Amino acid sequence: MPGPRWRGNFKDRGHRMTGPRDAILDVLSKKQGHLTADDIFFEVRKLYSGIGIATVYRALDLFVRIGLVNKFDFGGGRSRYEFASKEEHHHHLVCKNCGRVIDYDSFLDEETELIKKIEAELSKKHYFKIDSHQLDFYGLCENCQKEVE
Amino acid sequence: MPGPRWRGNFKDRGHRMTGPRDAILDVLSKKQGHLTADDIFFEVRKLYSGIGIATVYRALDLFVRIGLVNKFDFGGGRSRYEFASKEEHHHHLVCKNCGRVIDYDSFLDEETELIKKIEAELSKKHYFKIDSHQLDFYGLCENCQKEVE
DNA sequence: TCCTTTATTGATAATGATTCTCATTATTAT
DNA sequence: ATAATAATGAGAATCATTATCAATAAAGGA
Repeated sequence: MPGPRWRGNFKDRGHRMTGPRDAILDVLSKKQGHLTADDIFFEVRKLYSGIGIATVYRALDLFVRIGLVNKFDFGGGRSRYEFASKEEHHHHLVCKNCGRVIDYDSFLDEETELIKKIEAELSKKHYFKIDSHQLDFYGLCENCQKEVE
Repeated sequence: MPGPRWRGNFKDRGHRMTGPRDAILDVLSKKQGHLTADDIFFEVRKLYSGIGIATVYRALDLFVRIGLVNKFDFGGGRSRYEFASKEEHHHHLVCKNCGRVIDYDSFLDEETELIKKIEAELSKKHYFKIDSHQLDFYGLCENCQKEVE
């Protein structure tokens, strides 16, 4: 008896809403941050104890495909997932040492303008159909500045 | 007898310039693009046939640490390496289907201005020491637009 | 409600990229 | 040359992710 919340999105496309999927969406919609598949697996077990890790990966893959979830790769060898809420568009500040990720949404107006220009030029020049972009900053967070040297 | 080209950078820091490392730098400086460790391994074998893949990874890691090489993660589960030449600062246009990566350097002046502003704000707000950024666009390249649906 | 169809699941094996271990080799400073 | 030790190659080990497959459970219709 999965919750009714997400059902609509699925049935349209021939997908089934199931307990495991509902639990994963629950975790994603409640937990903040950029969760790894393992983070999600760990949390989801509390809601749906028998779930397998493969199911988590499969569900995440599906959610990303239909746009319910965004997938990121900040280095470090594992992907991170974020619920694609209607909230503000945002980007990331990533610590190269500990992997911490902070969201930011400063200067979005100016960014949008520039992005549009670049996007228009690149689309035309390289015949790309661009659907997203990332403006991320890398460096050392407060703690890691002390640790490293 | 490794070439003299890169020696300086190493000795200063207590590292040794060796045949394998020189060969890897040779490949990186000549081959264009965003090579995977395996791409590099494949090429380097032509110059230094006995080299092992572990050496490639170790050398790349070192080069990244001392700033000779840049490491990127565009998703797809493997890192990509690029010689950090003195050339123009640039960013990437990535095909989400086939993984192709195209460099671009349009609107860099305007970008630089915006980047500086955001960087200043973020550094102060989150006590980060920012040292780099990425403005990458994702979408479908010409070929993949036809293939996918 | 009970069937039928077929998408989904969990367990586990398999894969692919990267890292680690360790005995051997090669560089560097002396 | 030689000693001290960084670097190497081979292969094992690890980690994240994907594939396989028989068993299970949704969805729609009778």
